[in-house]
Amino acid sequence: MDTEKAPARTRNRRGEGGRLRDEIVEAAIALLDETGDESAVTLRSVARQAGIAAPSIYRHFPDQPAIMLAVVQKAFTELNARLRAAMDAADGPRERLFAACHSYLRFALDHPGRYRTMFGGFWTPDLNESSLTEEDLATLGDESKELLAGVLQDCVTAGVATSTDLAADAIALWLGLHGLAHQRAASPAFRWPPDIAERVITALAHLTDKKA
Amino acid sequence: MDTEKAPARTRNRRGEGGRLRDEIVEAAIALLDETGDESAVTLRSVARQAGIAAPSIYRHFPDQPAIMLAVVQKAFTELNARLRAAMDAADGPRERLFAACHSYLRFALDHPGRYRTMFGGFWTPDLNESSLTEEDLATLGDESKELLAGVLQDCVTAGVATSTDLAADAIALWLGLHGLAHQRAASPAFRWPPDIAERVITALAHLTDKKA
DNA sequence: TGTACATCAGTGAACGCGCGTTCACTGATGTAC
DNA sequence: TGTACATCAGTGAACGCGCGTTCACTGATGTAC
Repeated sequence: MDTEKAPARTRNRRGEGGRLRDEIVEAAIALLDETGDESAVTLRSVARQAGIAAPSIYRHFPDQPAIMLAVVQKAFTELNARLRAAMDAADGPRERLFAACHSYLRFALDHPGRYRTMFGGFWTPDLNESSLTEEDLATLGDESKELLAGVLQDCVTAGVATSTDLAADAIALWLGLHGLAHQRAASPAFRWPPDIAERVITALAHLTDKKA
Repeated sequence: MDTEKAPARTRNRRGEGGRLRDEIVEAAIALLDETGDESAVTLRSVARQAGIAAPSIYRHFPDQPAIMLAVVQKAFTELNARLRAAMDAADGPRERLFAACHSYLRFALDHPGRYRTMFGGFWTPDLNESSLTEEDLATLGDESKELLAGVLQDCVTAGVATSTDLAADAIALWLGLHGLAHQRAASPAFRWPPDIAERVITALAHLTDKKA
């Protein structure tokens, strides 16, 4: 209906133009969360959402994919912070593992649009035509995986989980979480068993029965 | 470079116009497999691929999402056929389970673009603006899940797997397969452990050690 | 303290493009008589 | 057997739209002298 979502914008003072960069990223995130569809996050729709003229974006981003990269980078930073916070708040290796896993799943539930863009593989753009480099994309999820691998390692060390190959089992655990997170984001209407997360985590982490 | 991918088309004889419908679906599948990007499958690009004029599509599909629905339906039919064939060719419940799981993963490896469109959740369009109904979409993956649940059931019955809740464990197994299939389709460059599929399947199916 | 000027944040108009869709049409093929 | 005609498969041109991007610009703000 109304094309102007943020009508009255007062422009930033000199030297503070960089603020608009953050506003642009926030606008893109808002669009992604509202629509759940990354193809709705166009340069022009972001500009509308932010209440600025489309060309203003070029002061801060070389092209449209660069906005999405910033969105995804910020999302990963937030996911990692959540994982760390959840782990820090829990006592004992087994509890830390569950806290991290549930925190991961919670993030995907809270931000399905963002989650699918981060891991969906659809936004895998155009390295030849955009400003992005392969390295920008390749290392994005590494830290999250390392955090998960760490808590699993601690469980094995403490004897509450078993593993014949820790690196491989950590990836397997992450794949299970990803499958659940992604599919729940894609089909929220499906009747998921209430304990589905417990089942996936317990099986893939090879948790022993004894309580730690 | 050249815009005409299939230059010389002889038009179908009277009463055989329905053939073009299949050609349109095939063209859409070819585009999806080539580009790996469902947003590249536009009505016009499909028409180009099929070597016809864009309006010709309207003789066979009411709108553009209807083409994608046909593509996805056909892909699910093929996946189910593969699962059944793999199960029929295997002896014993444990072997049938592995055959079905590997067949599932094989399908995703062979057709990553199709797989992501089937399960990616990105193509979740516009029920208000397109010709699709909710029912068209809701039941799409049910048969595949039932096939997997069946082989798991057989394993439990035969005593080669354990389960406290078969329906939930079947979903958990499927989620693990999906996580691996989806993520391998999205990040083929990642160095996946060679036995990653075995680890995911064995853990989530709760297979017992004894060979059946 | 006053003023000329450089800098900076952001704009408005315009471009060419591919898209989905519509419309009236063409021309080959089979059918009725 | 011949011919008029209805049917059917497919087309060409055109539409309005949102897109990414470019360009020259405006006008407020801080700075040098």
